[in-house]
Amino acid sequence: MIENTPLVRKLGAFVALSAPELAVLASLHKRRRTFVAGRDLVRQGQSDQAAYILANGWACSYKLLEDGRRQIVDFQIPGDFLGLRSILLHVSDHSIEPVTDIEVTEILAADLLTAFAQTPRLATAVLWAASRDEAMVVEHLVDIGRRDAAERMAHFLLELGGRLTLVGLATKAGYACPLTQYLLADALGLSSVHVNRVLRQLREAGMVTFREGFVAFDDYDKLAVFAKFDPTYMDPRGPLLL
Amino acid sequence: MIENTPLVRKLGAFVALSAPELAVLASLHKRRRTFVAGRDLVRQGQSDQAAYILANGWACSYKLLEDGRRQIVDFQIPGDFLGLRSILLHVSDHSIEPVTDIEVTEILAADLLTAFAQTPRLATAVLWAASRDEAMVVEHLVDIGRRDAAERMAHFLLELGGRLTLVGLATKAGYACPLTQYLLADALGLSSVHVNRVLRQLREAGMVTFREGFVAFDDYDKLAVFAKFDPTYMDPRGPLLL
DNA sequence: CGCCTAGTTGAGGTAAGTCAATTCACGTGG
DNA sequence: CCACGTGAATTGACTTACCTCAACTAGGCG
Repeated sequence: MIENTPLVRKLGAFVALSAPELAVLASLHKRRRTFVAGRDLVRQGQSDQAAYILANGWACSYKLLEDGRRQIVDFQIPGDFLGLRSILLHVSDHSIEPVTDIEVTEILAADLLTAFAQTPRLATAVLWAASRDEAMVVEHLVDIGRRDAAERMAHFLLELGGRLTLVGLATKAGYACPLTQYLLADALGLSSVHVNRVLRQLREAGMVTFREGFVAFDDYDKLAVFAKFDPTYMDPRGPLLL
Repeated sequence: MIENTPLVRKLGAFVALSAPELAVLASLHKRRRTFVAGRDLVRQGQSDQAAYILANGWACSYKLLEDGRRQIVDFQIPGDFLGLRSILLHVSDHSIEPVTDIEVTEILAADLLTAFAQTPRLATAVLWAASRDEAMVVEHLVDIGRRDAAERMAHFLLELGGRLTLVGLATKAGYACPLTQYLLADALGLSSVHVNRVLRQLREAGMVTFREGFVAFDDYDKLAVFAKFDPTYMDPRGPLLL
């Protein structure tokens, strides 16, 4: 019996994978490795032969400007790829840092490319997963470009909740969230001071409380209306390829 | 002889495509269609069976918020895919509008998916192209999140120049650019008034002049330093798959 | 105990937004 | 041929959302 990892569940939502395909996918999982919080696994500019699948914990991908400003592009939760783009583009255009201690399984570039050649449907499935990730980044772009700080925070917390719900780590009541206000600031393009003020504002409005590593939705619907949250872009609509 | 379209050139930079693979790629190009400037080809929320390859002209992909605010995610130039993500995700999470009158070739979802099954290396090549597009979006995210208006504008004009250079439509002297200040504003997360001021500032600093549909780099190097422009993320490094 | 990191709050500054008026190029119809 | 409307660019005056600097609190840990 093939194990039901978060990745298999994720890809299975798009392509109904056959037993041999699942076997190829399983054979990709090489070494299991662990990394400690805060020490980068992938460094901007590095040419890198491995990608990872996150099994446990949280990570974030970010880019640095020369003067030290930083923009967090996305957070990764269990089941997500780490550094897939680095493989395909030869050189990493971003860094990846574990937010908590994490467990990953390593995937070698060469193995992935041969797997694609053998099982084209797997390549299609991964293309789909990459598109989904891109949709997240795009929504994040809209957040930063066109929403004010409070809407942005609200929308972000809801989106994260939605993603975690898909892997069974959140409910409409809330979720455990290891992010600091500094990380939120770098993700949302705000200062950490302002993040603090905005969180207070949302808390005092009775919509959401983020405290001590836990996000509690005090009034989910009110928050969703306030943030103009439309989850269609995250919804899988069932397999496209049978 | 297989024609040397912008798309073939682009994919060839990553995967050395064989004659039969090129033939499959050519067979994807169905009807040639034209669209007039300003009328959306893809609408947010639409479920859509076709994607396009842009042969001529400029387009942009964007998302709307309910209250009318808009964020332009990316501009597309000849050789780029339009709506690839819409196919893979079943439903379009964004709209696409031609900036100028455009010519495209249509690609049907079903054809694309069978092509992937027959020629896995083509799937890999498209995955690579999608990753490159994602890298653009990511850089755009950094722009908006962590650069001030002037840096942002400078960086954007340089990046666009780089992309156009790859398809032979720009030099270090400048390029023809059909974008209005309103479009720039929606892309950069600024007001059109501020776009105007920033353009003036860059012009008066002797770095770049954008006037009457033409971007002229008055001092390319000075501009690149000012914008902290690092083109590595756009550079193809030669084929990964031989 | 003292240090460090995360969070909290206040005061004052600044980048960018809004509103509004003006110009200019262009097209269109009386 | 000119009157008119429309869309893009330009500029000024004023407002505001968010930033920076700074001080302070509270928990974790050697």
